Amino acid sequence: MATTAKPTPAGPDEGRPADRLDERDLRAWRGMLRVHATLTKALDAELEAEHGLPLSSYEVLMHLHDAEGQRMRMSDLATTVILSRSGLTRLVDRLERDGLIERQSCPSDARGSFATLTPDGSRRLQAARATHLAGVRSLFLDHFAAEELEVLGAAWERLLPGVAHAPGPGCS
Amino acid sequence: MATTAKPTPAGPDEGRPADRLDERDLRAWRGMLRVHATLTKALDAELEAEHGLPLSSYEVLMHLHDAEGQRMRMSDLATTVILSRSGLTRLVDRLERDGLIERQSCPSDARGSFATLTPDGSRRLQAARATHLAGVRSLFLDHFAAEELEVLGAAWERLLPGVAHAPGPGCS
DNA sequence: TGGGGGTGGTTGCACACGCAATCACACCGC
DNA sequence: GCGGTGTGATTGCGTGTGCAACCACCCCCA
Repeated sequence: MATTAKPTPAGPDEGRPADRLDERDLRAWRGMLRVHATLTKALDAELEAEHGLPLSSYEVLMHLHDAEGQRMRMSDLATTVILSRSGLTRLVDRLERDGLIERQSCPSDARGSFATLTPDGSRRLQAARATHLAGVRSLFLDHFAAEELEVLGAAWERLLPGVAHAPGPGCS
Repeated sequence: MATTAKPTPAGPDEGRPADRLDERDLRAWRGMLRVHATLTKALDAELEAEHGLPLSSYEVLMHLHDAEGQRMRMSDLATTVILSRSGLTRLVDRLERDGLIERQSCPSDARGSFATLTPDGSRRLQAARATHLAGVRSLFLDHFAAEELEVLGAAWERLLPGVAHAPGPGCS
């Protein structure tokens, strides 16, 4: 269609075609959808092939490893890995069944549970980490210049109002 | 490769820590994951609430509408909306059951099917389009400057080697 | 003209996920 | 201390999806 050309620079919104995105917007938006789908699939397949570990499991192990005490509350973990609480419950079930993590009850709040990394889980993570990081770098990071990454990171935070990540120990 | 050379990192990190991403990389990478998850969920909920239409269905209707003859081959449609062929089959089943699209057999290739928009589907799409576009703009596009969108679009294409989108009619 | 390899689409099956209901417990006011 | 309200985690259920097997068909070549 000929209605491209969004003349006004920088300024958000002004005389736009009401019923479709112009070429530039389309590339930026659908590009992200495509990149996300392609990359997560590729990274997942890679991880699964080389370490028998789905991406979602890997992310759980990774965040547990990075957390202090190598443990996190179920809820915090759920939001961190972008999953519903129920979804995380099942995922943790599987990982516990495989011996990679364990549940600990929280002494100061009997409702709560910690997920904690087992030595086995730690080993699996160590093995997989290099693979995943190499994948993220080669498929994503390496395609951007350093300043672009800065800009990108800043932009993402602009889009997401309140996303601080400081779960905190909370439980002695 | 001929891609943009990534200048030496400006940060205080020594080359690259082998086992974790630095803050900048992390923000750029995980930011995208978060933004994607948040936005697709929000857009889907919005569409579902206001028009009773899941995002995936909307995308099918939209691409059909934009295609010439308002019809596409099942396979082309599948790749366009980023779904497996089987996934698309079921999705089209649902949409056909709801009367929004119809299957046409392809006269020149008896294996093939077209999905075509029905008048009902077209109406539903028209109703939903404004909502979705407004959502994409307000949640995503408006947070970037015009040049950023250019850069972003170009970057996405750098990441995805061969992703041209020219389905073509193919069947007279 | 007949067979073999390749392709478009559908189906069987398994599975991961979200939502809503549920349970156990914490916290607060009285 | 004792209910009422809120929260962390789990479970029942429905559903959307991918993979692999499958069928029907096209195309090519002998």
